[in-house]
Amino acid sequence: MKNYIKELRSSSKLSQAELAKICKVSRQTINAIENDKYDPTLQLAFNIANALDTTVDRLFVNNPKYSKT
Amino acid sequence: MKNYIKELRSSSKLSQAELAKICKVSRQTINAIENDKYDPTLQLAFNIANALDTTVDRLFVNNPKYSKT
DNA sequence: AAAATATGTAAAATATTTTTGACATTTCGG
DNA sequence: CCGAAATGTCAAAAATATTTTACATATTTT
Repeated sequence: MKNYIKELRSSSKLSQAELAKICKVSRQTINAIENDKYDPTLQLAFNIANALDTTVDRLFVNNPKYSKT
Repeated sequence: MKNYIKELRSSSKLSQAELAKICKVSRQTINAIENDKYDPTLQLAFNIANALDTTVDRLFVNNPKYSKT
């Protein structure tokens, strides 16, 4: 699932490490999610959205076509 | 995390089994999520929201226990 | 150019979600 | 009331996500 974490994080002038700290996860978790290695848990998705002053629906773009099979 | 799946599902006149089928998960998964046994994956959250014609942010209410500064 | 900061990546261990199968209870229409 | 549909629950296993540790490259700052 595509997301705009990198873009919004850059706008907020936060490093991956800083965002990770706010969200209470490892820097590598933020990095992996930004690079679409896997999706975050729903809770973490909300935490990241809050940290970046946006919503889950704006931050993550789900293509319903590619729903889980 | 609290959610309004049960309420919206009832409004839509869908059974847990029907919603599960639309979302391509087991009936027990829908039941467990409705009863707050665990949170769904982000992808499933989007699928359920789509099926109930709403958004993830409206369907799930996050307690901003961990929020920005 | 060197130092400091930031980002990318990966494997193994850990944690969480989902499935499967089963059975009990509740709800609802006929 | 009876039977069917719907819901609740449980345990074990499978599937998926996160953390940790470690190191590499890249970018920025001085």
